[in-house]
Amino acid sequence: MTTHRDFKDALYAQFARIGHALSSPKRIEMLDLLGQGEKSVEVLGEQTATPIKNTSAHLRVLRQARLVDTRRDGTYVYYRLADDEVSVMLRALESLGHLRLAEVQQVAQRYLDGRDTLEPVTLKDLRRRMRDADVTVVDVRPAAEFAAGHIPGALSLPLAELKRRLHELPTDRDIIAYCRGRYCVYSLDAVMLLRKQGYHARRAREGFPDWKAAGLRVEIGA
Amino acid sequence: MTTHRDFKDALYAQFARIGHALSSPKRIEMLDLLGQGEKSVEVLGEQTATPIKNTSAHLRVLRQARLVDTRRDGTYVYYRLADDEVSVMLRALESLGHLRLAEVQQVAQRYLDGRDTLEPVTLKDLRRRMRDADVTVVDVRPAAEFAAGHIPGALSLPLAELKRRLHELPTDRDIIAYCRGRYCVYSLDAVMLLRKQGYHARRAREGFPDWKAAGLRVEIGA
DNA sequence: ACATTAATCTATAGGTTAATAGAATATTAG
DNA sequence: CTAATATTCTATTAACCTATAGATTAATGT
Repeated sequence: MTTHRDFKDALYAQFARIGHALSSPKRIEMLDLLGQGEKSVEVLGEQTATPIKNTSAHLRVLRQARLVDTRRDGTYVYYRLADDEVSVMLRALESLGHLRLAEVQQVAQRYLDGRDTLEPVTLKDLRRRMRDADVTVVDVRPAAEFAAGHIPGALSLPLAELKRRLHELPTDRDIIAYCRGRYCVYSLDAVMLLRKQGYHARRAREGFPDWKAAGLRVEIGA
Repeated sequence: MTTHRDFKDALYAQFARIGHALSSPKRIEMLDLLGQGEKSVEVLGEQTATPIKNTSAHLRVLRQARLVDTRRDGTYVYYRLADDEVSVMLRALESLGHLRLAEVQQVAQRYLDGRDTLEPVTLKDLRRRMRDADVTVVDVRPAAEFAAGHIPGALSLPLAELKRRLHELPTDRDIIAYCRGRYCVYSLDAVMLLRKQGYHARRAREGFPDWKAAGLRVEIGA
């Protein structure tokens, strides 16, 4: 039955290609960012604090594992996730990490929590409150990410512009801010700022990719 | 904002530990096998055609990533998945591989298909037909794996014993055989044997871990 | 206590990968 | 056609990982 063994070896070697692509911190971070929408090599390098050359090398590995696709526009090359399933898989990976690795919880707690008494709202609660129309939902990610896809009905108010656009928000309604995901701090910063200004603000525990991966409706464009 | 960077680096480094554990073919295969129930190092080594020492080394990596736990009984050490989420995550990985890597489909087709005109049945169909009680479901995995968990109502008929226990099967009802999963060949061999003997047999496309990961009820014991 | 079996730990050679510098390519603007 | 920009390709070194051998530990039976 050596041919049977060969088959298994060949099969698992393929799956391991994906595992290998996920064995570098920077590559996982890049995939997470691409979950917010396509980005150029330059932008990915900036957002992950990685030199362009290294960024390109990491992206090559991701391309070889078929986790990302590219599109060229002028001198820029834009990368995107090859399939929504990649996002689903990433979510499974990170939720497993959160569940099993005490270190993840320590790291996250040391940095996120403490401030995390900001009463995080689950996606389920968020949906219910949106149906009841008793809440204003704010997307605090950069405008480009909002344009690439956002929760229907959300208001785009990037963290960088929040301070000078406060007047666009109601003072008599609850505000819920969301951003990139569970480990993204934009919404934390936003809620702290809003509360200081007297608004009733809370944050969504999950982010846009979680919403999308849950199969919920998504709105595209500015 | 260097502390913000540190946080992200620390966080993604943790997730990458899991990615690293999944970067070796043998380790993925071992996790797949553990999805069928706990196994000793020796058995894992045999079933993956790996020397004990290497098996032990791979298992150490899996333990460090907290994907498996151990239990000692006498001189044997039994490994098991640390959580059902590990199985969910594996399934996401393999389904992504099946979807994105043309090589996986080639490998699987060359080996599985051709015989795969055996009209595979989806889990959904399987459930419906079980509800309608118009089918006999056969678990063709080794008895130990059946004992560790199986589809409720299934009959344990390990491939190795199938030939001499044929009389336990009805000739007037459809028979559906299942095994370890999508890439497991036990059910293929079983169905081919059964058809040669004149039975109405088909195979389940997915296996027991898929059933369990779908949150369906599981029966334990012989 | 001693031998046996299962598994782990330690150390190492050989192969692989990551980071990074330098050269090359592709596209656009002038 | 040339220059400029974004990115990729090629090559190199250092770090790392895998497979594996030898010594060691843990539990059991005599």
